[in-house]
Amino acid sequence: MNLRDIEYFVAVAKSGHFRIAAEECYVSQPTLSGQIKKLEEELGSSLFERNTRSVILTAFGEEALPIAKKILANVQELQSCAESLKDPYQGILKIGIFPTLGPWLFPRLSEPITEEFPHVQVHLLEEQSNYLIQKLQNGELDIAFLALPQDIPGMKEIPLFSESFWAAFPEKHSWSQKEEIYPDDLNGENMLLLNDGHCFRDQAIEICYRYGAEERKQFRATGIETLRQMVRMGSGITLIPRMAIPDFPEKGIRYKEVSGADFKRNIGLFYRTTHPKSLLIEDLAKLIKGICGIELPVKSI
Amino acid sequence: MNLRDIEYFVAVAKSGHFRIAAEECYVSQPTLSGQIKKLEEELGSSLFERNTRSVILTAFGEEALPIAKKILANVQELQSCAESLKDPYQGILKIGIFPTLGPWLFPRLSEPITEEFPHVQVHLLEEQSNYLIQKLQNGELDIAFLALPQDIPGMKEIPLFSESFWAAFPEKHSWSQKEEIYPDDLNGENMLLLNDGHCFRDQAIEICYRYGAEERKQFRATGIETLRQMVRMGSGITLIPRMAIPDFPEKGIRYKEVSGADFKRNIGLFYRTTHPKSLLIEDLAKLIKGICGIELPVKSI
DNA sequence: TAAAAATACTCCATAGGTATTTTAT
DNA sequence: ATAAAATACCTATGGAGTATTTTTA
Repeated sequence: MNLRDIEYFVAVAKSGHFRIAAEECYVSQPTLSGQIKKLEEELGSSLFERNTRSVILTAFGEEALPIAKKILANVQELQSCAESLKDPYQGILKIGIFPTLGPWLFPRLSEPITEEFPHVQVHLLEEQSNYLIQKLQNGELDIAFLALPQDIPGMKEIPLFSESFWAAFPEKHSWSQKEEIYPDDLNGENMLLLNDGHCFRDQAIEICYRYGAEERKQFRATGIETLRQMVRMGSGITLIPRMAIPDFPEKGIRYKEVSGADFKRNIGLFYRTTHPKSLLIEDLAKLIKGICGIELPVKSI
Repeated sequence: MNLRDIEYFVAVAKSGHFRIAAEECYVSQPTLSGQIKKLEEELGSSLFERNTRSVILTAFGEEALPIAKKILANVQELQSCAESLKDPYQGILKIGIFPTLGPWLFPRLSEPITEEFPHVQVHLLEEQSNYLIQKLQNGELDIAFLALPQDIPGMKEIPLFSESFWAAFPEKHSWSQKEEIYPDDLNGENMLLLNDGHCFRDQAIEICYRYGAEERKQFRATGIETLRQMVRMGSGITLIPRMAIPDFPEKGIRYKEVSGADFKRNIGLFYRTTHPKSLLIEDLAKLIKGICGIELPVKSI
């Protein structure tokens, strides 16, 4: 069966004339007659009673007509749906981000994004990176922020920006007295770290290993805020991503850049190479780079 | 767009594999790939994101899938509807009959019809012949009982039976004394007749004209029962179709066949030559002939 | 006789096939 | 290297055309 045949059927039913219906369908009368006949044979029942004077619907035709119209309406719906989704700068964009970045990055992005792409609705998901990758691969997410490097087959990677890690320590800690902190000062320190699964934990461990610091084993924090509270209560020192550091003095805790160190994470945007909205995503990446490209120039807070 | 393409789309969406979907659709993988591509181009949006590892629906594909399924379900409905209506000995049969025959003919037919054609539902319409013809022509009726002769283009005619007209007169009328009534006895009589529009009126008028009877102008009856009551009340004499005469004596009124007369009407069944259930209708006509073919042999009541 | 649908036939677009290439993991 | 989809190219079905016939009011 063919959709065009169904159009022919509806046209004949509407006009009650093969010739007129043929004109309306922009085909010749024999073509239309032939297709109607084929359709009737295919269905096994005739749709019309016809002679040279009149064309009237059979009982079956009468029942078939509303169904046929429904089919055509659904096809119409499909087409207009396609039409409205054609524009890549429009529709829902499902963005994933990991929990040690999301709460500080997103507040800075939401305004500019809605301004630049007013017809895009952002749906945000905050989960640990491995889940983000999964959902990116199976299509539950359109794009995800991930810490570099990543080697995910089928994904396009757009490096966005670097973010340094600062030392965070209690006000009472001896480091408060120091003019400068150097990487080697980490040697022998006990560092508070996050739970497993956080990419930030892995990055911090890498630094500990490099400079001879130990993980403080009694507790692992579930997130940056917990970490921060633990430091404030004097449980130890840690590293904090630059964005998570407030731009005003905080009671009980001090933050300081580590002089000469290259403590940082690189953040990139990932999307499936096959994604139909790559245009939008690339533009979005440019926007984000413009906002987060230059790091804040302060040395300590 | 093509219904088969939509089937392909749904199949790929279901299995998430072009090759497997192709197998399920009994076509080759390149054919299916080509048709999907064509469909996507036609709609202007891609339905799938695909690479060699995975096939996932785009946002548009996600929206299109339920619509596509709806279309296929409707096509299914159309086909099963055709299937169930294929049998001509099944379904609704709209039968028209005129009011001076229906009330006496139908009670005799309904039982045998439902017995012989248990899957046929009879919808009955009782109207004057000209309306019946109209509705027969425009398809509102499947068949109609009409008095012969009729020349209706496009209609098949099946003669069914003849029905005689008997004289009906008040008990007090002089005819009650007569052994026999002859056609010439009508000469000079005033006859009660039906309203315009009844075919039975035309037949009665024809007989009046032939034998010198006059129409009694003061009243015209709206139906056989009115006519009967008028006769009973002594308003005059009339003719009554044989079937409308009760098989028991009635107070105040007498019925008598007119000896040697050929007062009768011929009843036939009509249907459009193009009607798809001609098989059923012809069988139905045979059944009716079997029931009404032989006239009742009584001479007077 | 005239108007409408049906038939006969011809042509070409395209759905479908096979063989092969490309792509991405 | 392998598995999957895409491409290239050929074939054949069938949709569409024109000319003509049939039908029936």
